[in-house]
Amino acid sequence: MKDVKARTVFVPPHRERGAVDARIAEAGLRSTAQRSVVYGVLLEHAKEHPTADEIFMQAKIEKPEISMATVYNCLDALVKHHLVKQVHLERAATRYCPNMDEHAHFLCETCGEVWDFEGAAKPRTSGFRVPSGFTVTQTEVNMRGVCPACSEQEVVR
Amino acid sequence: MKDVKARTVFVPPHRERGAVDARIAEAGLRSTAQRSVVYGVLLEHAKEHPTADEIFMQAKIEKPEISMATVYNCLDALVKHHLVKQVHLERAATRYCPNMDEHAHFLCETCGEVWDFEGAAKPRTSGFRVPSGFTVTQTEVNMRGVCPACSEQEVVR
DNA sequence: AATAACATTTAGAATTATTCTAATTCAGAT
DNA sequence: ATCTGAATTAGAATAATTCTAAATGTTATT
Repeated sequence: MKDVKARTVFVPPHRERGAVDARIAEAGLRSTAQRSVVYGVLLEHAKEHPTADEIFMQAKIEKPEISMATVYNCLDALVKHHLVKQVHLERAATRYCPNMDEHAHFLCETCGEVWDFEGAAKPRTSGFRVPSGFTVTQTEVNMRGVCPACSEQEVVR
Repeated sequence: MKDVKARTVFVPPHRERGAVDARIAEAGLRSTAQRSVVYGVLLEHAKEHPTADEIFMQAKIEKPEISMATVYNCLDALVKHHLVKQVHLERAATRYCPNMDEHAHFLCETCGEVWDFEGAAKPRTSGFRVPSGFTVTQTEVNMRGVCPACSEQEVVR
């Protein structure tokens, strides 16, 4: 074996603690080890739009003492400070998404995978009549259908 | 007491069984007493966007033998047959909406009430880039913010 | 460096939402 | 009236989320 320093946990380069912590602090949140791990996991697994439970399992690898309640606490804090969005697509566990650029979510009804569709600026997001007196702070667009891979399989079958 | 025929359950005129049943049948669904009650309750309480549990409690008034499992079964059947939409707004129970016209949902973050915002046709709904190969069958637009009543209270305080 | 004041984390219990199961009942076709 | 598959039922099981009280960690103050 080469002379590589043994590391119990592999922390990918794009996720050095500093950067993640900085973002947390910038958002006006006290940065703790747990928040850092939770946010780090989420950034790394953004594509998967993981659930609290999935984040918990991943976080545990890096920080075995972490508890589920803390994962929920951290996620709630991150959401409140606009670092993370909750995504409610199904009658199932809430998913989390650290991509704060405006985008829609697409759920493949066949395989259950979730995708981000990049998109237009907020004002155009909807042609919906917002009655006067209402203040809209957040708009969420969710689509469902079939992804390319699943479409193919259906044709083949 | 006047000579009004006693009726254990008051069924509002706009909800005569026939009409509800007809709609269920039209959708290609076998119409049963339970489905009729569940759909009827939902039509009557459309504004509230009730949860399965709320529908259950209401349905029980008209049909005490109905069970929670049946409410879920009926709702799932109604959803599958495009008579009802599921609305996932929060990390909480799914809500149901029998308004199948295109519209957005608005959740007041202060009082928790849900509103329908009537809106534009589907193609304009989003300026989101749907990559080729994806088939979109349903688009859902959810907004959050503060409703007029709650805005006022905040100002007053 | 000790302390006070406060926020965060923890384990596990509690609660809530949803699904499953197996037995029974019902609707529609024959 | 009978058959057949679908729908309904009660209740148990599972899954998701929240709560609780104790322990720990952080920050500001001395």
